Amino acid sequence: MMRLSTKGRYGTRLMLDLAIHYDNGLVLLKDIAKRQELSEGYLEHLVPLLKSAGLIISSRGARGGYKLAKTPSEITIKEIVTALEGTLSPSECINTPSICQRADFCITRDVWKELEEKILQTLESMTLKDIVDKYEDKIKNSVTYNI
Amino acid sequence: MMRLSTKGRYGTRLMLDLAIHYDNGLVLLKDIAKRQELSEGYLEHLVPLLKSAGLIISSRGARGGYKLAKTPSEITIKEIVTALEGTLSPSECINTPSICQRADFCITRDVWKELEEKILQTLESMTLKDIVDKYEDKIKNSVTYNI
DNA sequence: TATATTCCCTACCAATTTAATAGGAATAAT
DNA sequence: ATTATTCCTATTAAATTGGTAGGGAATATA
Repeated sequence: MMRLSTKGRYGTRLMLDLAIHYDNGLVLLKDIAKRQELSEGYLEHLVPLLKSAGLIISSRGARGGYKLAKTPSEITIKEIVTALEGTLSPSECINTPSICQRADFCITRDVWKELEEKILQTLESMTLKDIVDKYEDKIKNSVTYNI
Repeated sequence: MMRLSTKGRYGTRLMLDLAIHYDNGLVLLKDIAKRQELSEGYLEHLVPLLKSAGLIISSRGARGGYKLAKTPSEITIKEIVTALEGTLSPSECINTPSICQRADFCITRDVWKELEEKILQTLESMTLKDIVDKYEDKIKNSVTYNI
């Protein structure tokens, strides 16, 4: 169904939570899970993907936790989602033409290729900072209206 | 994995095959399956989706077959893919906010919403005619080079 | 009218993917 | 030594995907 899996969606929320608390030092996964109402056990599976992509840094043991490896304005949603999902290709043949003999002359392959490029462009244009800023505006305006 | 299912991909090939043979009257599903190297039985499942979306017209019985309901320049890939996949939302909460209590203030929902819009824009800008024209150019140039 | 051809419909199924849970090992601070 | 935390591996239930199978319904043609 062309849906992002929970890896991509939950992992992005994890990263945005880290961005929101960027100035508070190390953040516990337990706290992220609580705030985002996600299973801590499941988030544990996403962490290695984000770490090996160089997006977060961890510290083990008591007083340990996670933090972003770069500032929120230096991390794009594209980096996050590709780290988590592996690829955003609508069709596997874009990255691995060898899986299909017809790849060279497939009439639809260029369509999916162009679509993938647009998806990557869109996500590359969004940084964690952009999203957090918009989110904080939204919250602020909502409070104002509700007085 | 954010991948289009075979419904979307095979169904688009079916439609492009009909576009290529637009001037030849009714086309047999058997022939489409043969040319595209797809299972006829599986394509049969896609046909009702394309029919009820008003994209193809069928005729039963001997000498029956399928044809496009409009000219190739009047049919966009967006129409085709949404007919087949139902929606192109990266997240279900875009179309059905009620599935998630957090939808109203979710920090990522706007991200997925913007992504969906870009995907739809991209696919809406491509008609069957565009793709067929590009394809025929590609074939022609390739033959030239191979002499 | 009989027959061949074609689309149409429903049920079923095997393989894969998804979204977790569980249990414990490694590491660091107190 | 104890506690807190990340890290790693195995298992699993449920859902989705990508089909196959078999027959029914409509239509053109002889």
